[in-house]
Amino acid sequence: MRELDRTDLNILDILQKDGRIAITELAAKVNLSTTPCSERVKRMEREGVIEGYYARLNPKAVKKELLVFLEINLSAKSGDVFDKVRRELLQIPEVLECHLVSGEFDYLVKARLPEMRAYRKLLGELLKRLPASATSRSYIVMEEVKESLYLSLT
Amino acid sequence: MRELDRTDLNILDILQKDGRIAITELAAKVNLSTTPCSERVKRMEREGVIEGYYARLNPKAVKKELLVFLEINLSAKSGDVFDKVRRELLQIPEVLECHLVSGEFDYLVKARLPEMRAYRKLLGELLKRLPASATSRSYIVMEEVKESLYLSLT
DNA sequence: TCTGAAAGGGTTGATGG
DNA sequence: CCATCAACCCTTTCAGA
Repeated sequence: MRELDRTDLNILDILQKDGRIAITELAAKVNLSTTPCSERVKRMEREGVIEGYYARLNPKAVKKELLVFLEINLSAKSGDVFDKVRRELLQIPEVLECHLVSGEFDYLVKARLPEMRAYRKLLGELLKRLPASATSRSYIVMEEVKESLYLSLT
Repeated sequence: MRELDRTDLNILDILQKDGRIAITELAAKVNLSTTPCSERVKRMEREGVIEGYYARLNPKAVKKELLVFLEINLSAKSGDVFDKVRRELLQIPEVLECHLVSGEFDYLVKARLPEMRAYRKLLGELLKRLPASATSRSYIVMEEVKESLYLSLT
């Protein structure tokens, strides 16, 4: 994986903010002609620096009013249990994020759901499928102050 | 804001997975010609159903190896304090998410940083700038099992 | 609200600096 | 590694159903 130069970082910064910008326009912004600009983008896609392009939707507009975080603590810390729980969590489409964390709990899960009813259902399903020793805590988001994937490249 | 029909949801589903797809290709996938397909996309952009398009980067490739979550508890729950803390948090570019939550703490913060040194620096800065009564807990992510913004539209 | 066609502009690949 | 140019493809607009 080659090092990223100033122009590459510049391109990445712009694409993070406008994933659908035309290559000609992007090229103009970074003072290149279209060919090398397009090649840089393609190379970074190939090398996995750019993982993909996504439209971001308004959750309210698609009836996902509720954002919740779940902390899941597994007392039995065998590898088997971790793998099983992970597989369960990954199967749930409402789960947007799932991280294995150090500290006081084990999995931190972020999920978007239509409303409280769906949340209680999810929680019920989870507790049924998790090992008996697992405990969980939930945090309901009252207000989303900020949510992005933008990485500053300075 | 008009209701979204089956075709709209279909379009949104595809754009969530491939934000740079050409309109002609998108139109073919949803059995439309390009004109109405383009108009539907434009309308949903205008109405805020589609909030934007973003390239997603590989955090490791841009030297953001560390993902941390911070719980920040404000004992003094006056509106002033909340606003001040929020403004502090929003000014930090490494903060990707910030949510006001119910439950045992107040702000849940997600941040991406180069490494431990940057994390300790961030924590030091934060504690200096937050009110004296604030407490915090950190969770370092050991493994990112899943991270997406994809909303299932079924 | 759709299709189809035409004009304008973007993308891609060959060629050369 | 870059610019230019030409061929091709996509996007946008407009007429007509």
